[in-house]
Amino acid sequence: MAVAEIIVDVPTMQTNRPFEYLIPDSLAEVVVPGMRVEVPFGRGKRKIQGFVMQVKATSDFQGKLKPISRVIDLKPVLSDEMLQLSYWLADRTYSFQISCLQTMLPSVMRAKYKQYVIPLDKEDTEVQTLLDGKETLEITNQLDDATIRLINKLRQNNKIDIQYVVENQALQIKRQAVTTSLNVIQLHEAKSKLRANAKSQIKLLDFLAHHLEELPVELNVLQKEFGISRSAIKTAEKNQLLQITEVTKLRKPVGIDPEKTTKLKLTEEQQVAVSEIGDAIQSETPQTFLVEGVTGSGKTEVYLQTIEKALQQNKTALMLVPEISLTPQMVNRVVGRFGNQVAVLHSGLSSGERYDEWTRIENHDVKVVVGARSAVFAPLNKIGLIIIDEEHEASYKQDDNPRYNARDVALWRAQMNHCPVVLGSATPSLESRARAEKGVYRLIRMKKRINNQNLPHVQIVDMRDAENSATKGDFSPALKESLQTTLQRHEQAIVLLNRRGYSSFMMCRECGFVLKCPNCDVSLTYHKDLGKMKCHYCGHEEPVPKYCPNCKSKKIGFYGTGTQNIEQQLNTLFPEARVLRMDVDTTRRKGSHAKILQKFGQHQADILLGTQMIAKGLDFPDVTLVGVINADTTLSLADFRASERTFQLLTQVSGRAGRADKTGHVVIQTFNPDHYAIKDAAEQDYETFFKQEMYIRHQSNYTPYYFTTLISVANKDEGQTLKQSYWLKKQLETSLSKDAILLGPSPTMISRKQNKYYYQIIVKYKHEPQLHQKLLEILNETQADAKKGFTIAIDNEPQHID
DNA sequence: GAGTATTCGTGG
DNA sequence: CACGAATACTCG
Repeated sequence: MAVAEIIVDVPTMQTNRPFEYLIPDSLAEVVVPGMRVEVPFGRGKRKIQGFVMQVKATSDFQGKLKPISRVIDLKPVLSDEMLQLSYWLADRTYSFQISCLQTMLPSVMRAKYKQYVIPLDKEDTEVQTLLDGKETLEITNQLDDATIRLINKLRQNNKIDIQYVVENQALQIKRQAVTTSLNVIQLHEAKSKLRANAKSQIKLLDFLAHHLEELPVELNVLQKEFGISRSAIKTAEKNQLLQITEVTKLRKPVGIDPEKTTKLKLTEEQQVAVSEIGDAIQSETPQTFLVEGVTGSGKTEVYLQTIEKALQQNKTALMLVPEISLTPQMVNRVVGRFGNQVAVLHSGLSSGERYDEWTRIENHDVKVVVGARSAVFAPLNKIGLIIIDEEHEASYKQDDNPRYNARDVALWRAQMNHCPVVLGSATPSLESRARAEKGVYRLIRMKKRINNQNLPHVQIVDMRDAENSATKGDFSPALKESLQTTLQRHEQAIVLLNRRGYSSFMMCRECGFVLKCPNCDVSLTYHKDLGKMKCHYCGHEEPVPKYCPNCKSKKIGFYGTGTQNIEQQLNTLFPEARVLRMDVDTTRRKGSHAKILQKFGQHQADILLGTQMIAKGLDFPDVTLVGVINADTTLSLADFRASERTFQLLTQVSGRAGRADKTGHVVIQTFNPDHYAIKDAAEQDYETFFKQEMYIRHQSNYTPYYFTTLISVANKDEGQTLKQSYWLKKQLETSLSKDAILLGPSPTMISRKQNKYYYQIIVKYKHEPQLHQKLLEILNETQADAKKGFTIAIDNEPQHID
């Protein structure tokens, strides 16, 4: 009998390797790599899910092999490419292979495990009380201790048995759908009986009458696409105008097709980009292009036309965008061009919808996939082109296991598919731009804005000035005045509050001095629990100063303002202006993000106030003013990417002003008006910024000159955490060369999370062939302590250090 | 992660 | 020493 190598669904270090199973004759030829199967695991009768990695004729295993119980899929759900990718991914991110395999698939394809009590001795009184007249009892973790003990006892006495069930959630996707037993005439009749003000009921009946052929229609489609509320449906159900049923069969959802868009005429720069990338698609060269195009240079049109080239070659295309810019604006442009050949994967989808889209891709029903980070695992075949828009975005990196960077995965897949990758950004990450400098990536620059639009006029307001620091509140006279004129002209304004790094740092309102670590050149953060200022890179700490060490002023204090506060100030300053606030609080509900933007786009408000999320990929023609309340907060973050992030944010948000025929105006309030990140952003001068920042990174031994690995240790007991951290450091020291730089252990910014203490060690290195192996060893050794509440996390090339 | 084998700790 | 509880071990 043939043998299968299987990765089992048990995420531990000890089981992080293939286990061999016999393929029973009944499943010969059926079991192939990439398939999910159910296998017995352990001494008991436990059954779990596993992935077939390989099939071979014989086994070297000395013991007795168990047979595969059954197959879960009829055809593989992971291609050879994906299986190979999982090895690379697990290795690179130091995560379990099973976790990697699972992240490549929609979440509903994860197995769900259930246990049931099966009575053996139905006469036993204890068994009878346990089951309470029922055939079986599901064992959940909600059962109380006494019941669990009883179950264990009865099992030992052979009075009951436990049945293990592996459920495949994917096949069980049931959705509520609406159908009606009425015909068109009856519907009209019902409609005429309604009161005239029962608007939603009328709308609902109209919908039913017009879509009788397509019924049943899923409830969520009705809600999302047609804005019919759940309560309206419930009311109609009560009045027997419609019925709610469950559907398993997936119907192509009745959607609103966006307007068809056609190819735009390209500028000379765009033309060059399209043809160069097109050549690479044609010649199947896995070349990476870095398209550095200023805001408004028309990158999107370049993406669309290169995708078209890939499709012409009978290939597929994958396009990644940051989650936040998966706005209807962007999606409609792609869907408008390529219609139903496009699958869109975004966080707004329910797990079932996500699975549907995945199935469409898997079945080759679509040729283009647009989506956020995880879409990089889309099961596309014959990829001809991969695009990563806003490639500098930190959100391409997943911040829990597996900590992968979609950009790296994309490059890997490109190699495998012999296709080019296009990294697009107005403000490329330092790493990417440096690689372009070295010739690893091909640099394509697009310097001109379409229609030769003017760059916005940028005004930097020095908040240290007497005039500005004397005013109460956060608005300088200059910003107030600009807002006033904008409102008078009935134009719109965006006010950005840079609230990243809300945790307090100290700054002098007199001279702009920020309290920094003497060793690390990052700002010190206030640790409430210690009542001290601390550097979370090296652990240096000092007392909270009473005077500014620079100018002896008493005006030194903690810095950080909230959006609500700013909103109040705006309301007081401009009582007649309509203000829309967009932050984590107002966008918690699904879809509210898009709603706010839509409202603003329809000019139902005058001022859009928000945090970073308003800076991305939006195009509002009536916006002529962008005000940045506090440009410094990201700058003072204790993170080596602080300047880069500040520059990116300011450049992006400035690009939002005056995109149409009107010239924009940007006001940036700052305590560091001379900082290069702010000055260069004002000039929209990426290249100058790049040179300066590279110099700084070189001086301080950071990316892209050094690789970085972040190791964090967590434990409920702080002393133990420290002990473990120092042990870890010692371990690392033994296997690192003199050139490597070890920092820490130091507490993380929030040193205690959920009653666990976090410490971290940073390794900066250029070439450490032993490091990888050593880290794997450390993981292996420490895994045993995981049950005691110890956790070690390794982050390869972290996006932020906190 | 979970079942089972093993050791540990406590009361007799 | 007996027993239940905590801990260690292993899974094909």
